[in-house]
Amino acid sequence: MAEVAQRAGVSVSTVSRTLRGLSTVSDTTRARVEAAARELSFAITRSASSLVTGRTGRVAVLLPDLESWFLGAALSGMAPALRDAGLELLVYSVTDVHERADFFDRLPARRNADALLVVSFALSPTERARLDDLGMPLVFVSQHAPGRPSVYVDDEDAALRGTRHLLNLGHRRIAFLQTADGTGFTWSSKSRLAGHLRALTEAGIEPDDALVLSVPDWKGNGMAAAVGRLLSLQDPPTALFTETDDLAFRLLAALRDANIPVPGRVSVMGFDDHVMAGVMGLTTLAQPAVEIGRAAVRLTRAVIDGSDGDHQRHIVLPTELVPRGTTAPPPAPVR
Amino acid sequence: MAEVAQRAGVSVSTVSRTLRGLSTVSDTTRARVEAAARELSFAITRSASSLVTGRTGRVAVLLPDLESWFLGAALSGMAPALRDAGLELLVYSVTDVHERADFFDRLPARRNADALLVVSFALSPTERARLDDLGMPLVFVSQHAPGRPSVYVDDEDAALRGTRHLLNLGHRRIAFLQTADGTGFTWSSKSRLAGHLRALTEAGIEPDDALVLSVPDWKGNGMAAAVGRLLSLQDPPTALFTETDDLAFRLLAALRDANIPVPGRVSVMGFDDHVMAGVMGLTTLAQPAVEIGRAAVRLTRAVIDGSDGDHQRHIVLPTELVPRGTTAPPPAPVR
DNA sequence: TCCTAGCCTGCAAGCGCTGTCATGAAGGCA
DNA sequence: TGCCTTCATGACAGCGCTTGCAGGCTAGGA
Repeated sequence: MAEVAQRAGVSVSTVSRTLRGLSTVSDTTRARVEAAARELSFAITRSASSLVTGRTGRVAVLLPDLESWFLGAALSGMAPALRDAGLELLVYSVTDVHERADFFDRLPARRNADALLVVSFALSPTERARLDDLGMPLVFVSQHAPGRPSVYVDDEDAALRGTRHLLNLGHRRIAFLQTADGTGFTWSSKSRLAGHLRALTEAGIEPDDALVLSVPDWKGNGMAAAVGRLLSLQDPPTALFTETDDLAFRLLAALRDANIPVPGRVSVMGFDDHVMAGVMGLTTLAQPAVEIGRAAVRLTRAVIDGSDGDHQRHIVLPTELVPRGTTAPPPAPVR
Repeated sequence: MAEVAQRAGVSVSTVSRTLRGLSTVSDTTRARVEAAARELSFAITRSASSLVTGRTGRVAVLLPDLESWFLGAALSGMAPALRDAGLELLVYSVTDVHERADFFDRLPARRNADALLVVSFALSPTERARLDDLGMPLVFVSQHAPGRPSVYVDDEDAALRGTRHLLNLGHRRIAFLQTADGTGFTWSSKSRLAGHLRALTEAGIEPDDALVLSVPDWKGNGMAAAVGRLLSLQDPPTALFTETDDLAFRLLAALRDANIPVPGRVSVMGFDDHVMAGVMGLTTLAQPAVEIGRAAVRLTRAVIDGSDGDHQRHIVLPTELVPRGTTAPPPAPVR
């Protein structure tokens, strides 16, 4: 900055004021400083400015994973929005128990970011408490946190509409498949299941425990086993609703391998509208992942700027049923 | 830090020395300081330390995208490795032309990271030059940069082996499909095509220009058109080799929609081993995305620590042919 | 012409650390 | 016992910026 000042023939204070767009700089000076800065392709040392302002110009994102489609999409919604806000993106990916313990123990984000976006992260009460005394605004993304700014979709309502869709097609035996989530890492699928069950109840159908399945090892052979179990029931389901598209893809593969026609014999419905859902022709409930990211940044800016009155704001984004080829009326007439 | 010092009854200098693991601290003092730091869950203000050391403890990653499977996987290889190195991960996602111009114009990473990892980014000479006077170590990931530390796979060799596999199955008419890459955004597919053509030549087959296709709008209807064009050739291909798995997935969908059996009528081979390749049963060439990320971090650490003699190091990772269900001998006898 | 009010600009303190240098304590040796 | 060495610790300057304050300059009114 000293260099820029010298080149422009002004003091560093003036350079600083100019670069931050403060109005107390005359037009001619401003022009000269901007020219000098450009010629030297000066970029501010954020460390120095944050030391004095207490603002880092950086936002931290806590993620349970970096490989999932959803998180990638959410991030890609955040990135340009952050850039527009002049904020940088710091990523903390915490995938295993060890990293997790370490993160909450050391809280490395402390003082190194202006806000923490917690994305799809099922927190224990202790962890929640730790974050609270992080001394940093929190924004919860793709999860609802009572009394805290959060961005999410109404999973229960979406699942309700999904199941209704299946009911409207004439299905009466509808199974619900979820991941067996021992680690408690991802956000819970409880609301989706709740919505599903509510739709059944509304339609006067008694939920059957045998039709709610947690699938262990769903990335491996677990899905084949689950399919076998479901279809060998004395009154097998004619439709399968999965907690996520990822699960649905494996399900589709398992059904293909077992030579069970979709939607001829069973219908399949996913949840997410993963990029591949279109390719696979999967009927699903779309959640606007990119928009969730964008909205999260909007909320974050509000929280950082302390434009108060909205601490504790919530943004609920809409989901949409996307009918494609994996759902159809059941093969046998409704009983 | 002052707080910790007071609580431990020592000076800030001692706290600093302790926390950085310098040896000139007595065991008793060390224990006391560590206890105090833990109790206050003190986290260092990196801004302050970087101001004096010139090290930020942060590594920037420049990506053309955040939604692609490959980049997610590479990032998820980097994240734990960086954490182990005590480095934070700063993400610059530059997806459109405007952002791109802005990035290379302002070079926001300057002085805000200890190194820049350039991932899958086809740089213009000007951009390359800009990065060079960024005054920051560069590491090229998933792309080869002569004279610069880089991590990559041998695309040409991999494609060569892929095409050989098809040749061995008896195919003689093999098409190569690539994305129509107007923007020059992603790394070029030149080497993959080169490998493919080399394999053909090796086998004594004259490459046919009509069998090398750039597919515009491949995420939309472009693929259906391309399939139509190829299969209406007077001597249509019996195998299709795509530049990426993503392309192969769309191809598979287009073939399915056109009722063309795979591998009954045509074989399909991808490149990447995308997570979904297993689900789709796609034969492909696996590149170790996660390991690429890890290796990039290894190189980065070496470059930052200036453990010299290895500026200019290259890591070439192996690819592997993964035969699955989309490749088989051609339907008609070899002519 | 002098005074006052604005506008711009520069000066200097200090943000939270690190690293150099100085200091003090403890121990070894003659 | 006295002197020198070694080790552990503290004091302090300064990293590159921001910001409150002071001061200089210009213009307008009396």
